[in-house]
Amino acid sequence: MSCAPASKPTSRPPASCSPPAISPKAPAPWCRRMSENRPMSADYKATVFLPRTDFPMKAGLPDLEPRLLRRWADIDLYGRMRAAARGREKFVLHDGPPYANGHLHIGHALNKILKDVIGRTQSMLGKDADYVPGWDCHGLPIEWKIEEKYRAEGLDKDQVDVVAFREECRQFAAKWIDVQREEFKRLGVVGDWNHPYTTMTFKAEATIAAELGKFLMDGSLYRGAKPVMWSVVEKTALAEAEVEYHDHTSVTIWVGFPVVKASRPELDGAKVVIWTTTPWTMPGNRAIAFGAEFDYAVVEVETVEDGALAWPGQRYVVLKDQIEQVAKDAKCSFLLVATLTGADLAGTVCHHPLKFHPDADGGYDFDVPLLAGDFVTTDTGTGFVHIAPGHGEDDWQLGVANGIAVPDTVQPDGTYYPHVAIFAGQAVLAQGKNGKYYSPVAKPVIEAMKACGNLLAHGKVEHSYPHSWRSKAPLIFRNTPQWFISMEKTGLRDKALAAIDATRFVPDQGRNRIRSMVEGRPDWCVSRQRAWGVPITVFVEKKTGQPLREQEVVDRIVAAFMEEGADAWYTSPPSRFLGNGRDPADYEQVVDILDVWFDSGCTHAFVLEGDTWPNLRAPANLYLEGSDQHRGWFQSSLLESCGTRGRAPYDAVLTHGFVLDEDGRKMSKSLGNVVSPQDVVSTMGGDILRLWVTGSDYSDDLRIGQEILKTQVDIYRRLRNTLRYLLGALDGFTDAERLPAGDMPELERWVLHRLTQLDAGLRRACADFEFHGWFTELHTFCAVDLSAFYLDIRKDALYCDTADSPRRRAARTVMDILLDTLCKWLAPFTCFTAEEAWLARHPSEDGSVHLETFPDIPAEWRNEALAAKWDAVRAVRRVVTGALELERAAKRIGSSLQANPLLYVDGNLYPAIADVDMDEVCITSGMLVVEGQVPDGCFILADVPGVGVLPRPAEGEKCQRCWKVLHEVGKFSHQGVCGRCSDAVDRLAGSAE
RNA sequence: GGGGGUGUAGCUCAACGGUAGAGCGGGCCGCCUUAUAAACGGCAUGAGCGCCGGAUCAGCGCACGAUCCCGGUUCGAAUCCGGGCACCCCUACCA
Repeated sequence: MSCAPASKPTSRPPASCSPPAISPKAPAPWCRRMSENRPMSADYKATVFLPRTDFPMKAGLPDLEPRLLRRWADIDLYGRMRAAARGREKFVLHDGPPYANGHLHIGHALNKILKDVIGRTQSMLGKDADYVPGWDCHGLPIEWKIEEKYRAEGLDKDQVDVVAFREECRQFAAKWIDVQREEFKRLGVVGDWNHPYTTMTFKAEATIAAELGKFLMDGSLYRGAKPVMWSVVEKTALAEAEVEYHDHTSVTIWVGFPVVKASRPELDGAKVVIWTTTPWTMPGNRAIAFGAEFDYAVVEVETVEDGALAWPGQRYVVLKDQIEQVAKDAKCSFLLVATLTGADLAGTVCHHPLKFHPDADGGYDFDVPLLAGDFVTTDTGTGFVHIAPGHGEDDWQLGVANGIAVPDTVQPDGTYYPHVAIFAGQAVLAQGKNGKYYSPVAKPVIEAMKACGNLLAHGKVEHSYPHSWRSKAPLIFRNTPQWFISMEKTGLRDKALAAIDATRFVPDQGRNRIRSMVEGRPDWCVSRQRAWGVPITVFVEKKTGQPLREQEVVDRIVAAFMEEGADAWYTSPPSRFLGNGRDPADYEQVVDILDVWFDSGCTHAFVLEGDTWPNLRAPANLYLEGSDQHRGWFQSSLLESCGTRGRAPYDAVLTHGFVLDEDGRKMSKSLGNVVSPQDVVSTMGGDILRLWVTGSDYSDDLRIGQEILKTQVDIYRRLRNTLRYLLGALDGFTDAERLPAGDMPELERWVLHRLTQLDAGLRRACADFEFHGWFTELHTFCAVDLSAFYLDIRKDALYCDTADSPRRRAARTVMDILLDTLCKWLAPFTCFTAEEAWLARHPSEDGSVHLETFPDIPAEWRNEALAAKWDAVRAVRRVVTGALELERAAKRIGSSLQANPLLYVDGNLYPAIADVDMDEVCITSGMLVVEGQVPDGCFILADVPGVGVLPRPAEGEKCQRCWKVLHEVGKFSHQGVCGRCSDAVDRLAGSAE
């Protein structure tokens, strides 16, 4: 067994006999805190290098951030960032445009902060990553706002000039762009805010028209007829995104369709029973669908109850499993006559149940065939679905597949066309006195069916039903002429699928998601019967009904739009576009506008291409939006670009989840769980919100609430105080003090090694666009490695060593590297605080950390062997601190400097600590390290075998300067201090002269 | 209804077929004002069920435990498979 004192001998002899040089700034007497047994001791506080900085502990972000934003504007930081990036490799993150309507919500904040973080990390990796924000301006929500205003003034929109109306919409969008711009900037998002793109600039409108022209010219744009979700209140077709589902009470009817041609003898004289919740669609009925796999039954009415509409002896065909339910609904009992499968029904033909109505006048004199439909289900109804091809997607497809013409029955205002027998002019939907919508024609239909003897029953049902997201009125499916882009004519679907395969998706599940949507989607309906948008710039030749496909015409339209905006479509005579050779009377000018998804799908064309923003280029490296945009912008952009350019407009697509409350529920006003970014920013600060984004796994849904934000504030405080301490420690640091890494103690080299690990992690995180794991690591580094370990240990050298001590110089060199590195690493994330700290270190008129790039961490700092050794040192340290804790609990010691323990380390771990100052590492006044077995009675930790600590109090006097308790104290020229401190005081006095 | 996703300590996240971990928070202690306190350090907690207590701590018992629940594959499952439940996104709107 060998004994080795771990403390370095203090060999410096007493220096001089001169009295201690005490700084004139010696504290006032009330600060005196000397122990009573050393009444004559001096106060050495002024000779200690305490941290000094103006960087405040309390951030005051709500005040600080606007100040920094003003500074950045004053020094044109954005312009200088662009200048600094000139010539570098480009990284283009193309902004998905938010809708310019209303204040930002937390989802906007997440999206834009994430974009900003990625843009900034790419910049700091040394790329040219310009960010041009954009806005989506056209569309129904704004149009509706203006209409609302008109209604409030008692005006009808139709009385207002369309160009004037569009101008109001434009002003409205412009107003909200200004509001949102300021809100985004407040979040610290950096970009070309003075030159954002919008979908309503003349150039954008012209480009959109030009892009549409490409689909026109290649034949994929066509006019078709299709039932679409239609609002009779707004008199327009609605996009999928504009539809909401709410409960709605509908009248239901059971109707028997008399069989006129039976595929099987059992069906002769029977009626096929359908059930529907939309009686108003009965005039549009043209077929009946059944499930080929299901079992059906022919039943005969045996008895009837009061109020039943059937009569004994009548035969009906229904789904076998629903016999009892239908009997109950029809208030009668059935006898089973025959059973047959769905397939047996093929070929059966019925006539319309209203064919023999006295007022029918031949209007319902047509065959109603039974057709197999795979959408038929057995859980509700009768197993038969009435098919009105003009009133449903399934209906339409089945009709088209079987060559059935799609009838037009309902006019745009929701009334039947004059040609509709019995019901002409009646409304299918109206608002009752109680404000609820109902179908006024339900009753007449019931009466008509009754009159024909074909009504079996009627009732009411409450069910989820589509409603207009704005007017909240129920919607109908209505057959309308619409413009479509074919998914097949030019192979658009295949091109899009190939492009999906060629795109990187982060996370990868996004690929399947968009793929399955593109695989199954119908042709793209791009028309809207509205006013605020880019018109469908097409002329239809009256003679042929075909759109005019003429490039010169397209070019003239585009040129006009470029000069005057899309209003030119409304203000110019058609001859201006048609040219001299054509008679405008021969053409119909289309007045529909484009779906706003087509607008935003074209942003790549007018933002990334061309020279308006020379820092951008197509295709974009990245599109980044919420996961709902698989259906929206990711797809509209993909289809537009594949149709016109044969490839996706992006190389990679990143999606993030949705923001939920702390319990994982959707935010809603009614639940009162809405967190607004404006509130967070004004009470806690933008950096807190940015920290929340950075620390969250945004590939999935993420949560926010008071507790989560409080956690972010705590994390922020740790980062801030680490920066603050480093700033204080570096007070007066100059390059002359710097020491090369090779000359540093192991502890410093270990810190540098940790930086190489974190650096590698950061670069990985940037490449993967995934920061939360790395950020946790960085925070742990600050809290555990720096604050609790490295900085704590180095306080002694920092405060008490002489200014030229290599140990102190090494520490300050590393702290400078740490501060520099932390500021730069934090810059993309907590952009305000990083700047604040940077400026505290490098005061300057126009400097900024955001003009920097990530530091180059020298590869030679990496030292795995050293790291392994220091892992062992820290394990031993834990045993010591654990032992001291018991002493503290027993009131034998307070601070660890009051201890001078005996440390036993066996042969396994001893080599790791043999040449380490364990008293320095453990912050004790001394330590005796013994290599060998741990004797009984020592403090041990189960997970650090072979290490034992025998705590002992430090003996001697407490050095008044460094607080170590040492025997040598008092034996030097200065009173009450150790040799090192006495020397340091001398040096200080010398340099002060 | 269909498609996709998620579910691990109070919070944020690890581990992703082989000992369930970190940081933060909360708790206790120290810091003799040397990160001057909205600071700093240390320690111990924290992922079943039940019993006994007015309650808390401690204690005891069951289990032989712990990754939303149930089941399966496996020597071994948080991890793979199946079935539920909950929540989120997309979609449909069911006649």
